[in-house]
Amino acid sequence: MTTNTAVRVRFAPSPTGYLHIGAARSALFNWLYARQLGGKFLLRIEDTDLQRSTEESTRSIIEGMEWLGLDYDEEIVFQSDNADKHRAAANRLVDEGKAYRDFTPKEQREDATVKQGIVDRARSHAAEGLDHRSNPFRDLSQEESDRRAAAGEPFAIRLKVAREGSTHFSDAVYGEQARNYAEIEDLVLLRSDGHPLYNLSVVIDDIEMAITHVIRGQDHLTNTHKQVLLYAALGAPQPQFAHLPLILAPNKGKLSKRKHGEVVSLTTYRDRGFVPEAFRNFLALLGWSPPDGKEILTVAELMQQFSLDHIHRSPAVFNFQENDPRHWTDEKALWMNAEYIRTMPLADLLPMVKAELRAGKLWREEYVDDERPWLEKTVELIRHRFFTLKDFSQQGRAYFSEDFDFDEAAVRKNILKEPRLKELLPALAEKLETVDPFKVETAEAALRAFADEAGVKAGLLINASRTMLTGQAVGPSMFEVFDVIGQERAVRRLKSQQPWFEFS
RNA sequence: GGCGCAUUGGUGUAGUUGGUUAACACGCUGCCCUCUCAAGGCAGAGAUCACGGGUUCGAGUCCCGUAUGCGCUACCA
Repeated sequence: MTTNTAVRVRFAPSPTGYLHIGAARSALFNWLYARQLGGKFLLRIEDTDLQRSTEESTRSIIEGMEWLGLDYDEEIVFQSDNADKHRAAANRLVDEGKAYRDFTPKEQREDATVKQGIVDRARSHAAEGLDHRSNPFRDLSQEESDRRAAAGEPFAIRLKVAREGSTHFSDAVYGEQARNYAEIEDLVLLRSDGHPLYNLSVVIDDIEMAITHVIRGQDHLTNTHKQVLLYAALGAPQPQFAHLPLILAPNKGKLSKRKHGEVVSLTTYRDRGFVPEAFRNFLALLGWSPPDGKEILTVAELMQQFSLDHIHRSPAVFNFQENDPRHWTDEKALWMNAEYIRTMPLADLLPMVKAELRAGKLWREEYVDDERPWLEKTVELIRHRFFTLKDFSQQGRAYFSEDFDFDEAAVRKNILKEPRLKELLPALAEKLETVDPFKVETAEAALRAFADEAGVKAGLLINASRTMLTGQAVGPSMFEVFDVIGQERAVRRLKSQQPWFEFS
């Protein structure tokens, strides 16, 4: 592994909502890159849009990063704190003749119609023979400009992009990029109300924070040319850029909260029982793939194997089916979560199970010491069939509480279909009551002997017992279940008449 | 409207100097295992590599065009 302490990357979300999984993926890639090279991973909150930015959102972003295990270095930078610097830089560029004051009155734009407005304006400009350099204030004399500004006339500041030439940069993912100046407008740096705009703020902050590698979403790829111009105007060296393929919805459209709801929010995965390591692993595979094809990777492996040149250029589709509870999110994500739940070290899983049981009011303090061995054995037994942490308090509820529901289909299939079970099960209970010691082997021997005496198949009693004891039709090997449920509870549940009560 | 990026089985991807039957994972089907369901093992279905041209002895891989999707084109970020 090469070590490069000079590497400084950043994650720069705008706090206008929860942490989007696309943003989380950007954060992860930046973090992996920094950690791999021994560099710094910085967090900058881009809160310059005061209307939409909220503290709550900032908190949820930080929480989300913590959940994923993405720790950042140094102090968080709040972009709004740097507004004065941004303004000063814009004014300096005016003084140096690299930017100019635009006294054109501000146009009102509605968010909903901007896209159409852009098209309309482009068309009419083309018809009138106007181009990006047609602004009448572009070549206003310095004296005239100063005079009008001093007179209090409002103005925006625009970068003065040369008529001839082109910008160039090399993107670590998308390769060599070039763009003619003719295609780049004289971008606004400072609004007429003095508010600095995105491209200016980003560049100045990245310079200030000594960012060496800008790793962000592909939606910024074309904007990068404007930023390249700003680096040059400000006399600063360009960082290395790396743009990440976008994450799309199943219909290949943009993944958005308005259209897709909570599936795009990172907190949803935490709240619905994802193991953070599993989700992080899944996220790492969205737009990147390991060189050797091995997909289940620990953080250490992720850090070691991650590299910018295995990032894809085509967008990743995040697959989920709305309105389908079993496929509410990407199947591979669900599979990976299950894989982690059944294979991760038990010691790492237990705290998560504890949190889940606590939330479901199923946690007992005895699990901390006296009953810890029982808890470990039980979790070990049931985790193999679970997809999310939620399953411990839902499907697995009967292991931790007397108050659990019977699955109707299970009752019908395993209990009601055989009338004799109404007598057989209590009789089995009495037989099991006498078993001592009550263990996997002894419970099995007793049940099989009982089946022989009664002249029924052991399977009938086994499946019926499963439903009586756990409320379900599926689960671990039944004698293991007897063992962890314990003699007393098993006997009591076998004697219960509740299934007949409820469903017949 | 302009500019840019992308396009390999249902999904995520491998295929990075063009060269045998296009590889892996998820999902799907069947079998084995078995007290159920998983897991695991085995087997299998599923891709004319978006489409049309071209270069070449030979192209998923190079070139051109078309289509589709996405992005940018704001005194949004």
